[in-house]
Amino acid sequence: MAKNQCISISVIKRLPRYHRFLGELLTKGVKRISSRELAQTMKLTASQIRQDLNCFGGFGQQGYGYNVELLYHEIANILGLHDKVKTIVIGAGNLGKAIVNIDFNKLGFDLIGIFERDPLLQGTTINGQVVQCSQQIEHFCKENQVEVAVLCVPKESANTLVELLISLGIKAFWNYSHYDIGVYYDDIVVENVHLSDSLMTLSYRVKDFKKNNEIKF
Amino acid sequence: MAKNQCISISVIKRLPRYHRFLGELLTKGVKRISSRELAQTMKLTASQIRQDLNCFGGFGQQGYGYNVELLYHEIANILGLHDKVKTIVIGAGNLGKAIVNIDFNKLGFDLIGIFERDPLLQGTTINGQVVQCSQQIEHFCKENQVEVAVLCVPKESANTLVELLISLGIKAFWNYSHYDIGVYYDDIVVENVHLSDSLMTLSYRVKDFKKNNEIKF
DNA sequence: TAGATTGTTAATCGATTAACAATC
DNA sequence: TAGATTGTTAATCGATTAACAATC
Repeated sequence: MAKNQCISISVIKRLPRYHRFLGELLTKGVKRISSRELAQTMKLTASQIRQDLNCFGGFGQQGYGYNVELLYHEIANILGLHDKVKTIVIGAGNLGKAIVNIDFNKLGFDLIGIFERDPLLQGTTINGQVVQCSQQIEHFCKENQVEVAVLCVPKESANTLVELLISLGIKAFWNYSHYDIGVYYDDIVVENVHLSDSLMTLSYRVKDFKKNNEIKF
Repeated sequence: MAKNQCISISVIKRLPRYHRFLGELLTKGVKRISSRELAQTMKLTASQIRQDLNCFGGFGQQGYGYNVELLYHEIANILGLHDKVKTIVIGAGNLGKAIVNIDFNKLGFDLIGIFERDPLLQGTTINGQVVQCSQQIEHFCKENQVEVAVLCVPKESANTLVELLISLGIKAFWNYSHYDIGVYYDDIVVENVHLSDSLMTLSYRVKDFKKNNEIKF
């Protein structure tokens, strides 16, 4: 019964969190769970869980609920965690280093190269990978059919770098830079992580929270 | 004409991006901009921009548009970037290091302490701050009226750490750990940054994109 | 004054929640 | 069979877009 027209970005963005909670339940040895119970655990509504899951198929069973292990694997499949795409990281500064330590393989990617402009960092090893010179990017991509680039570079470098990467056929970016790729290019996939945007949002929320609590007390 | 009932989280989350684009325009020397022009630049609709801004007040002028400098500062004020709240970072691993290098001060925070469990990292200096022993957290918070904690620790430590921090009166978290604070505590502010969730979302989108393009060609 | 563009109300669209019949 | 819980349709809610009168 897998339908296809209802998969909005809001639904997709909730899948990793389902995956995480189901993984925990699995570890705890929980065999089955109802949408009601899962909703309580995750602070969602049972309705939303059933709606979300039914975008992809009927994974549950009436009167019983959902099999935790089965659902966990189904979601991993939907997210494509078993299909690895070749990925490079550009920028080996503090952030780049932190990112290279993420377990890309578990998340559906095959990290095959790290590049950095600064000669001092070139040749060092991060998580088993040797940091290469940025000038090697073009050659490396032509040799290796790279599909995804992770951008951990300052905004000023991002501009020309993205132009190069796109010309080399890269169509997907995990973007930590403040360069707004999506504004300049169409028909590519960009997942932005703007840490300072997140921190500014927190700034608003903290101060709003303080204001409201002052009034209350 | 500042209203107050319409400020949804969707609107708040767009403010940092407005701030960023307006900052760029300001640097370029642009004095005024209409919602139509700004919408083109940011790939939004003019309607949305006007709606968003009018949640906070009438910053524009009919027939003219918006004064870039004024709007930039208004948004900074709304986000509370000038009102610094005392903040500590916990965890000085790769990610912690990267995060401590963010300019907290520019984003509305006053970073006053870094803590780490691993003795090897204690005493080292990151961005001018000496890394302290985690056992100092309690004493430090009692002395310094800390309001925000940034969690760059593994999931296993987060549990008891959050319990301690909440007992010390901390009510806001910038959470990089996979511990889901919001599920266990009410009346606190949590801004989550789950890098692996973001990467899984990218996994879905990349593979979905590839699938759609295969069909097309 | 005429032209431009805002602020704001109304219309549309999408996402979440509620309800319930289907079914295990 | 009776009870539980899903899958799915319908109702509600919220967010985005369109339209336009107000006004600089």
